[in-house]
Amino acid sequence: MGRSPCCEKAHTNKGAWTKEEDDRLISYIRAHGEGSWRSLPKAAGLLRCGKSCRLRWINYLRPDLKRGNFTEEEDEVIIKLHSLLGNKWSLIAGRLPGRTDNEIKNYWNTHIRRKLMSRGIDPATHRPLNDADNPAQDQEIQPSVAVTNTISFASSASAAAVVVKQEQDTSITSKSSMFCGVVKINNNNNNNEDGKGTMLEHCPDLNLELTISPPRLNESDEPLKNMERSLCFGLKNSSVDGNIGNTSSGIRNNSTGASYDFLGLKTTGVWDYRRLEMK
DNA sequence: AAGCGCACCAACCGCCTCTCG
DNA sequence: TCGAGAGGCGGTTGGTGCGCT
Repeated sequence: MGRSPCCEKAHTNKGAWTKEEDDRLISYIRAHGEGSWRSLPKAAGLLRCGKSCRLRWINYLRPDLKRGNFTEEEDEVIIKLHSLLGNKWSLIAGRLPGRTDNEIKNYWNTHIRRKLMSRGIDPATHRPLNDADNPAQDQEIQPSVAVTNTISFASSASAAAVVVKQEQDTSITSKSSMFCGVVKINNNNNNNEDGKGTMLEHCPDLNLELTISPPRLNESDEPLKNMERSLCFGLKNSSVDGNIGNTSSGIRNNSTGASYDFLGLKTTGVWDYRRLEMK
């Protein structure tokens, strides 16, 4: 037995929304608020699927939507976040007030992919396009044991400073505008003789299990301590709190009153990224 | 002016996760 | 603990507009 349809398809309109349908939906939500999407069409007198109503509202009718072209700054934020989160469009949208996941997804596929390609960067991996020719290099920054990468974000006005730490006493630090560039690997167990670690022109591979969690300092991390004290896992935007807090990514709301930046973005409060895992 | 191809984006579809009884 | 219903997400599709020939 298959899944029951979300609505009675035989009596629902499909395709583009008319002005009258938009007006009905807007006035109903103004009067009754969002939610109960399945029962909304009937209550609002719309011959639409509840999902369709929700999508129309979220992606087009919501009053707080920002229409118009994406700015350079928004572009860079999307690229940064995509390099960290992958195709988690709703999470990315949560960092861009007034933008929807659908809009960002479309924008990514039509503009940013091409933009990255023109820069010689693979939009899927955020690595140089010719990197695929040399998979052996990937091995260098992949630990040979299964570990959980812990990623911390440092506040920065100019660029995201990202620290990737791994269990097994291996740490990787990366500081670049796109989480891509010079990566320094300090392996306490297997350092170079000069103790400077291995410098690679690479992006760390985040395709494995990804965890974002509070920084955990080792004694060997002394140079990082000052910076990490100011680290934040802050994500707060009053317009998206509920959205993010309800995602399935394990992000929990934090009621602290401090104000932090996330990836160099000004925010007005805090989201606790204690755990954010991608499998 | 007509035809064609391409880019853009709104909307749909199916699956997954969460919530609640 | 389990199952059903509802909400949410990401991938994909299809309509439309625009530029080029």
